[in-house]
Amino acid sequence: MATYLNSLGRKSTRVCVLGSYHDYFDYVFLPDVVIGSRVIVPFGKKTRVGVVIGPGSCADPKITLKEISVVVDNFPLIPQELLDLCLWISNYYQAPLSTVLKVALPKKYRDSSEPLDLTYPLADPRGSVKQGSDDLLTEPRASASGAVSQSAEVITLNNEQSLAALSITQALGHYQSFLLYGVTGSGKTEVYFEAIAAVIKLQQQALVIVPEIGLTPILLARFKARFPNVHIGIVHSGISDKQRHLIWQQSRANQVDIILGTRSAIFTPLTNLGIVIVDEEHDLSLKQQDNLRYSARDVALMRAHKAHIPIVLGSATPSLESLYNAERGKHHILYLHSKALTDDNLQYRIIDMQNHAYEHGIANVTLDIIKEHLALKQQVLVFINRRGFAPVLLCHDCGLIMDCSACDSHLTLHQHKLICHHCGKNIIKPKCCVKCASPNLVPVGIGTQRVYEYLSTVLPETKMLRIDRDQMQKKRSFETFLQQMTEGETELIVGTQMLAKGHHFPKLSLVVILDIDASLHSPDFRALEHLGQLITQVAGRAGRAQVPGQVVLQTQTPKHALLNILVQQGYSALVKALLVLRQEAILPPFAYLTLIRAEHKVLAKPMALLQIIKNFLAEQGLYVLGPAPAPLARKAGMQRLQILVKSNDRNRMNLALTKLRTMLTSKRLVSNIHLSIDVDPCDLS
DNA sequence: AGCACGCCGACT
DNA sequence: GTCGGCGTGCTC
Repeated sequence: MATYLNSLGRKSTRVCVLGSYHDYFDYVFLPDVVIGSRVIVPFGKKTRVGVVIGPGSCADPKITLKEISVVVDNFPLIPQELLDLCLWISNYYQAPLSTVLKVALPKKYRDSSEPLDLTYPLADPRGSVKQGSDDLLTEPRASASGAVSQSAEVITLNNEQSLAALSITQALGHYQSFLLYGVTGSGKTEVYFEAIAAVIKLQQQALVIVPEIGLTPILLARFKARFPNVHIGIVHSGISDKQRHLIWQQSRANQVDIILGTRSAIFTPLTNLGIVIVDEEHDLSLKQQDNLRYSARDVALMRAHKAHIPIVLGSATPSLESLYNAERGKHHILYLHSKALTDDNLQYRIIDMQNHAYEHGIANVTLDIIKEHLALKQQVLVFINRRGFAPVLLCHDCGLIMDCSACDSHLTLHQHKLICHHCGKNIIKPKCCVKCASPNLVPVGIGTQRVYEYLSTVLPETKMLRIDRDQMQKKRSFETFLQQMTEGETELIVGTQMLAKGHHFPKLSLVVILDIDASLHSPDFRALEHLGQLITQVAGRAGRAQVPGQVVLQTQTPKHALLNILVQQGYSALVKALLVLRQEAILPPFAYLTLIRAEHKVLAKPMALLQIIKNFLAEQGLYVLGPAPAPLARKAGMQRLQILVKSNDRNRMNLALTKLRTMLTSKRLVSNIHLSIDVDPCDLS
């Protein structure tokens, strides 16, 4: 943990200035200002909002301290424990504190020109609310303790669920991390409910983190049914800034019992938190990729640790990290087996694409299997992880491939356009080759559009839907589509992984996964883990129909050893095999990684910078690979290089990176080169 | 990130 | 002679 206190120099009030891209600035000491409260400060030629992070001292006599202009709050807007968490994030993920606070605070608080509400309802230490600003409440809320007993839905838990819930509730009041390993349909949510009910009974709050918005409406309905008289706050990217701000205020004032939200909800100011739950803990979307790169799961673990409360990580396909942590006793593992799914009603089939005829990426055998399921009035799901019509447009005569002018990548063919999926650049599909003017342009490879078109022609009677990002932009309602599927109106869906999780389709008996070869042979060491998770998750969708569920995988390498382990012995066996490989290669979870990437128009600049960084880190005893071109070496006109830093000691890595950042700023080495530091990167592309 | 300072090209 | 291009550096 970084400490900003320093005994030398003039006493000051230390302020994190929002939008400054620094940790803090010192201002003239103000005795009574509260840590965690907002202030308005002069900054350059403008004024900014800042958050008081403590008393400090300014050692440099050349700096004249300015005075704080306005003290906005007389209480910690950010509670101390949340501020501590932000400081930890800033230190661990190598990001300026102001960047962390920007993510943690609602937008409204960042702007000094916003009217300031000083009439903020203060929560008393015992957790009840001083009334007087009832307008903050959107819906009436009964006393929480009374509400639990009168839940609308009566659910009987099975043995495993009861035991899991008991273990968790017994841990209330101290830190303990649980890994709830429950296959699809095993009823993880009911276990969460039991634990949350116990927390609410203690007049404490529960924080539930889910990976994506797609899941929230369904989950929210279940939460509302289970806790009808409890105030549930929803936080995700789809809600308005105003609504988000309101929920933040209500949480701060102890008026919310449950927060259900996506990764940024981990920053909700709940001061009487009793439990944290991270659902689908393996999911990649829990790691933010832009701006501040943090893992909501790991931040959640730290939050629970600091708050001395239990945390539950739930998944049907836990990450290797979490399973390894369970193995060495860091997490207490709780298993849930399925009520519905057994080996008898789920069958995998690998289609060898080298020995089968296929059209538009679909083998004739696969098509026959699809027809069988449709004939039984069952539903079918076809996955391809690529939107558009085809990933490549090739000139049959001169061999020219249409490439993006700004990136090292091919343009993806869509209906009438060629689009770069990396920078968004798009052009009208040309009638003939731009080089040799031949009209023989052929699409190579498959995307959702192409598969959808092909299946529409060979199965004209079937009611079909395509679901991918392009399609969702046109008609806004993902839910309408899902409803059509749930009600059995739609018989076949072609889509990307955006529909892989969370949805129950009662009549779904067949899942077809096309084009898994890219993942089977990917250079990214996590590709197989992710493929195993995807296959297992979607297989769970197919195993609940009346007829036996089937999963069809098309591949050019049907003998792939790890694929066969997954298919024959299941996800746990795949994990075991992958862990052996990771240990041999000294990769996570047996080592810690940081990816440092530098971008500039001129290649030599990031190259020189990364070389300096490499030497510096090597002196600190870290192992550094590179500099090497990033997977997409040129993106939007920028040359991208990267180094990969490896260590078996998390602390040593952290200290060296912190030193590195100080060195870079003091020597002003970065200037106009775009540098990003990704601690615990989740994909290396 | 903003926003200013600063040193070289095409204009009234 | 100036207006303005965006490279570089600072904000307590």
